[in-house]
Amino acid sequence: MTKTAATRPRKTRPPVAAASPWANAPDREQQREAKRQAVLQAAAQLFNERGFHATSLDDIAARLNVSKPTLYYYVKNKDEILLQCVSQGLEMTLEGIEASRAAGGNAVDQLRACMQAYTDIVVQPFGMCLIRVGDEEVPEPSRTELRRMKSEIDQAFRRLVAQGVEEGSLQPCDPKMTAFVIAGALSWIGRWYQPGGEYTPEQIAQQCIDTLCGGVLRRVEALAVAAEPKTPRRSRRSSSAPLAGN
Amino acid sequence: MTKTAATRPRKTRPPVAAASPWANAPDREQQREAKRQAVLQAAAQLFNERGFHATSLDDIAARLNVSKPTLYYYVKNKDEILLQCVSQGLEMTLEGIEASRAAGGNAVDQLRACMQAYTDIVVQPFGMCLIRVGDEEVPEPSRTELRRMKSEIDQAFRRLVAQGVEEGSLQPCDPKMTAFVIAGALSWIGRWYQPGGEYTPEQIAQQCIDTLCGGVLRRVEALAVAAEPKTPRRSRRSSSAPLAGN
DNA sequence: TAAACTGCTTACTCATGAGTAGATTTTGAG
DNA sequence: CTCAAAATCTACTCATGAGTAAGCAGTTTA
Repeated sequence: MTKTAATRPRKTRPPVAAASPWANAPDREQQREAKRQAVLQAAAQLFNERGFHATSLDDIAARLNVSKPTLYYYVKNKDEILLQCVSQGLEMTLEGIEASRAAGGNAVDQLRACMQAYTDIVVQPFGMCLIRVGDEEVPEPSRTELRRMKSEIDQAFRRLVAQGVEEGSLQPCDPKMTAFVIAGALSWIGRWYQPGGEYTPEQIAQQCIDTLCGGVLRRVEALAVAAEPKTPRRSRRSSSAPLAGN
Repeated sequence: MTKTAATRPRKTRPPVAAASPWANAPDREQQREAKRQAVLQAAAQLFNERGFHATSLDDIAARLNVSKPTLYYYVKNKDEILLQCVSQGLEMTLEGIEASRAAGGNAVDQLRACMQAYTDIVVQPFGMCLIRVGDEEVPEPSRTELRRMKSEIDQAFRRLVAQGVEEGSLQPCDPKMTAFVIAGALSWIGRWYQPGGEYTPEQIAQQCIDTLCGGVLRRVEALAVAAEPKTPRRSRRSSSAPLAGN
């Protein structure tokens, strides 16, 4: 107390020069990141439940059993939270698409894989956020960046569709519109899906993808007649009692 | 001034008993209603542009060149505005469906008509509002009612799909999921459609409906071979130059 | 053990935006 | 021309919610 410690220059962080041998913060950083993720996760869920503007930081803090200022210890502000949530959804999607592409196969295979990946994502918090939150909500510095990423996904879908058409495995079409139809139908899942109710994500993906691929109109079976050689009318599932209640 | 007019009882609206011969307010009421509609219309547009919570009543008032309190002369509060916008979108849809049904034809014809009607609606302000605004935003008294109406539309689609399957004109499927796919793809239009850009609503409807009906996968032509007897690959529209720029 | 930092809290500030009170202008009827 | 109702305005109130200030407890490190 008496010695005012004015001997050393004393800056805010003088010791351990960058990248010191004795790992200064071993998993400290890791813990911090985990908490940060928890904040984003909780936020995403609340945004999905109530919408971005209808969710207050106090709501988010309450769900995590901390106080509002604590959030500011992990994120810059509310807008950044939203941006991060959407970005993560976007990144997951991009990765999914990349993986689908990497898995190889013809354009249809890749497209199917993409649809599957996309479906998986829109039923998760960040993915749901991605499709529920309109770009308008994001203020301008980030909005453009977001739009860019979204467009990238869109382009990927279009390219795949175009390839499929080229390849002859897809119906001739305007790839842009077809990509919109696909993205729309799948994105919409994120609007009605409720975890733990009626359908599992797998069932949803399966059926939606099949419907999109095959179309709703009945055709005189000309393709895929390998299975079920005789199906006069109403197939395996009775149409009056689907997979679940309601 | 001098005569204080205290002879008659004088209530807030004493003269012209209900439905008087000399039409008291001939188009007065009509004008009022027109203004009220203008308020809702402007609000819907702003909600679509910025989202409900991000739109202030001052914004709406400004767009109409009036002051905020004026709005309260026509509507009860902000929530009522939203409710009315969405309700009108809902009502238009219900009417469209009713008309499609009334037009007759088999289930597929009716379903197509419904899809067409729905597409028309989601590119208009109230319809866009309907699909952009989540139910969560609407506070509880009205939310349930809204959900009821939405469910009604959903049921109509499902019923039509089920009929089509019954009829044999639609692919065997779970009508619920198929209805979701259709509604999703078409609703999504309201998220990306920009009036006066790239595609006209007619083109959009046409292509989306065709894609949904026929599916994206190519099939060895077994149906609808009437037109274009010979189309070895890439059809009429070059896939690399769709209908519009971008 | 003391300095310094991490993580978190309570207790604010301050802007925005919904909704209201009450005056004021406009319009139509007599 | 007068008066009342219709329509609109100016000038508030008041709640909510984003973001901040300042400080306190636990922990690390020298």
